[in-house]
Amino acid sequence: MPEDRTHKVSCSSYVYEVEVAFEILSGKWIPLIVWTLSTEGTKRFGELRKIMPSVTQKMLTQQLRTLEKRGIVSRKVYPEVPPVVEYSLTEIGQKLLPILKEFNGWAKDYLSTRNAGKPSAD
Amino acid sequence: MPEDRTHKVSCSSYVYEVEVAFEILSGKWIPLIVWTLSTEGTKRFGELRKIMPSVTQKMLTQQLRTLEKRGIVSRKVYPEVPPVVEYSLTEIGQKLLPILKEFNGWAKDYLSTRNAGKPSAD
DNA sequence: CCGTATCCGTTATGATACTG
DNA sequence: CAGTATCATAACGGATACGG
Repeated sequence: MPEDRTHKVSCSSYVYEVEVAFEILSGKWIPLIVWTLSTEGTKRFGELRKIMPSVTQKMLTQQLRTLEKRGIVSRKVYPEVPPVVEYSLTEIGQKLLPILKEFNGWAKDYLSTRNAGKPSAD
Repeated sequence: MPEDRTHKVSCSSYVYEVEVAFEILSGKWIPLIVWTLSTEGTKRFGELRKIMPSVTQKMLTQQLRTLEKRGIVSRKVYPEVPPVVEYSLTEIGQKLLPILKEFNGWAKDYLSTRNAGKPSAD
């Protein structure tokens, strides 16, 4: 197994808790995955693949497993053939949504401010 | 120059703006630096070093320059001998504080929840 | 359908020494 | 005081092929 960092978050050294928050949400596709599960609700693996075609299968699996270890995502396996696996946010994971929405709003503000002085392509 | 990614953020491809927000705050020490400048206000380079002794000089310089390029931090140089350089948040950078506070609160909640079922060391 | 294993290039970070 | 340069390594991410 590639054994990603797994960041024993609850044991990591940190000065302010905000660092823990960003550590938990670190990973190239993690914000996108959390946002998707927040706004769309429970999804199967294949559905997530369709929604996020730019994420390779390997990365989607890996980032979901990381989120599971960090306690943000819950994984439910139905022992059928062919297999069915559903992903959803845990309770603490769901509490991220309002904050992510504000962050989203901030980024819109940021982008419009940045492009304000740039008429054409930068 | 090591020429960090510099992520032409305003041109990066993204599906949701929230991804841009996380991209802007990406970097091992960036959340800590932004939080510090948010809560403590304008600081000189040497002061930041004292406040964050775990950050090497190279990394502090690099992450501050990255934040400057991304438009979050403002750098003011006083042409004196010895040199004086002050760092502060830009207007858009200051707007991050309330959101970072919420992340901080969420992380406290997260950490207490995680440690709830773990009496001793993890 | 939902993964894992392997290979391998790129990026991020750190140690250390030196400078206007 | 506030950086730069250089070197070395580790973490991350992507392509591809295979498996229960």
